Amino acid sequence: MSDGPTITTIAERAGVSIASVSRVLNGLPTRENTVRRVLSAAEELGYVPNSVARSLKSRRTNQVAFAMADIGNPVYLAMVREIQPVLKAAGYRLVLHSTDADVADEIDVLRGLGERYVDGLIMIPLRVSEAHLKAVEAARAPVVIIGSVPDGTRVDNIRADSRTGVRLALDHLHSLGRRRIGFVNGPLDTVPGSARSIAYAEALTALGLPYDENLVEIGDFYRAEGAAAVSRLLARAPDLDAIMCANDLIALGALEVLRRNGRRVPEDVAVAGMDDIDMAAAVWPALTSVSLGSAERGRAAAELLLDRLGNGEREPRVVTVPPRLVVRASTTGEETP
Amino acid sequence: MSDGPTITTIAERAGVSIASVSRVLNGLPTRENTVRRVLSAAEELGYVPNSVARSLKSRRTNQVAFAMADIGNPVYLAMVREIQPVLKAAGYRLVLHSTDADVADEIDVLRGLGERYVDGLIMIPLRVSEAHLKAVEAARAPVVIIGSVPDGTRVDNIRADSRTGVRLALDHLHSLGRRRIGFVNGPLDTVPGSARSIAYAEALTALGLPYDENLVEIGDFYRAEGAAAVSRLLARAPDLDAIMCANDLIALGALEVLRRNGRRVPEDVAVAGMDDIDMAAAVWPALTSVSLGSAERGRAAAELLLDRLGNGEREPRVVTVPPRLVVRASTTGEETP
DNA sequence: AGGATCACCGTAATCGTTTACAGAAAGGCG
DNA sequence: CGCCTTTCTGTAAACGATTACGGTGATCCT
Repeated sequence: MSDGPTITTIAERAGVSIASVSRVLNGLPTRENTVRRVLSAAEELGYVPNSVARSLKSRRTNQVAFAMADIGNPVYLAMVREIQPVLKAAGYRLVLHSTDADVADEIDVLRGLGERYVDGLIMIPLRVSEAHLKAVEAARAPVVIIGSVPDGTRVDNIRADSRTGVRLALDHLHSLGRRRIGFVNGPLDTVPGSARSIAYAEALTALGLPYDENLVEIGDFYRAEGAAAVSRLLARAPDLDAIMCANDLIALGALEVLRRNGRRVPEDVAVAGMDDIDMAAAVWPALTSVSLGSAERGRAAAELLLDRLGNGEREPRVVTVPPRLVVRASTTGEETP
Repeated sequence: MSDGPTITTIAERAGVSIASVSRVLNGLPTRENTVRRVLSAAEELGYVPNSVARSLKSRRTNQVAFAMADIGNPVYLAMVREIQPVLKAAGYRLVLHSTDADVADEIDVLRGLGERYVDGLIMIPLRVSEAHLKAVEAARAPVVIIGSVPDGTRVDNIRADSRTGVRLALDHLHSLGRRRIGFVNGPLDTVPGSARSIAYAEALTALGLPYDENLVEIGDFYRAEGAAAVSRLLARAPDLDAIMCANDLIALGALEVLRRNGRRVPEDVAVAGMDDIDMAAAVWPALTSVSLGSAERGRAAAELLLDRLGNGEREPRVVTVPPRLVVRASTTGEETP
């Protein structure tokens, strides 16, 4: 595993200067003879250009970072799956950061942009603090934030519309005749938690249903915590006929708890989730879910970042991806092929 | 967004040489007074060291690449989730490569090590060709391969033991009284496909059961393809009383097909899978599955790579992670809490 | 006092590339 | 033949850090 050849090695073997080597390798106009000599020397030596040296000179790393709380979350995963090919096609590598939703960690990532190991960053903060906004605006490289930030923040922003999303789901449940619709949410100090909490109350009002706090339970955005919250909810409001879950992991927990309690889904209790993760279609009964366009948001984020990387000084843009209700057996009982 | 400060900027402001700045920032012994001046200049300027320049000189990037076919596959995902924190704790960033199981793409990644943008690589080739082995041995940076490579290949290697794994599952099914045990596999030219095919035949022999080719069907390692294969299998061998699936995605497809066909699981047909993905515990009936230790393999790979990064010239090592049968309702019918 | 020792610091080389600039070779023209 | 273009090539200076080496004072010893 000797040290690999450099343009100097090639220059010596080909009997030309390193400048000529560089020119040939970059396709700049050069005399035919020189081109041949350089190319064959490079070939024989198995030359591969050193990307670190190139980056130092060019000030571009061809790397982009993606920072989310936990790659295990299917929503973030769906985003990575979209982001990766878009970046790859544009010649960028993807550097992954898992922050565990830790604010200090997220700020670290933002400050780390100063190290210039990436050309840009796509980030999904679960909570958005003042510190975040400061760090984002001071960032030394382009940033795209997925998840709403306050209007006026000078950063490219991809938003889901969970307000409309919750509304779609509740309309659907209401149209099926459900009137006692419970709501299981994640922490209220998170971006999605607060948005969906407000949306639930609004949607009830729009439907002319009363807000009953016995119908609301808060856990966390995971299956186990969701299941526990659903258990508590069932105990407090045994007469409910539907459960709106703030995400699909919670909804999966709900299915399990309802089954153990002998409640049939959807005959006794209809269940709806949000995010439309892959698993939603794979369980039985298949889960009715509001797609917030995870894949589209990922792709949009990647494209927005690429656009800015090619065009540094444009105004920040906000892209909102519309939600879409995907109806399956957990509300209608009907098999979806 | 002006160009950030460099040690030169700091040196000017502090009225010292760049060498002194570097020494102070690296904690080398320096006069108290100089230290103060440099640190306060750095502080005022918001200095962040340029990792590219540092890498050029130090010949270390503090990055490690992970290459797999598709991050959407829960098995690879489980590995990433283990690998990431181990690397992070050691100060390495993770660069993700999705190769779509394309051989040319995988070879590209291996050759790309010559660009020196990472210090090492963890790779899971789905098929292992001669070209792979050549490229691995010629690689310009340490490589760890997850998935068996031929004995004697000079590379760190993490193996699952799917032979024993299949054996565990078939023993279990046999002990439950099942005698007509179908097998749904993925492509035979893949590493896991061929290993599991051989293992199935061996296990039958060991149990004294005949090998009936009507009980074997080949599809692919995904849910939809698995479901299709299970349909074909049911048509050809309607009398089967158990199905061994070469991975859990296929098994999930099997559950769906069996349900649509009105076969009860496990009363009519028991189902077992492999990999023990998260989802296996989340569906109903929960899936009995052979854990091949995805998480352990990921962690072992990361640790092996770190070890080699600290200690370049040791002999290649082979680590085999033992399988473990996780029994759930899809074979026993019993609720697992 | 003069030399040796020591702590600290600055100059310059280095990592591997790209690229501005100037020099050299070659061709065209008067 | 001399001069001007044109085309190609080599020298050297970046990029931003680390670090070997030698120089400068100060301190210590005889």
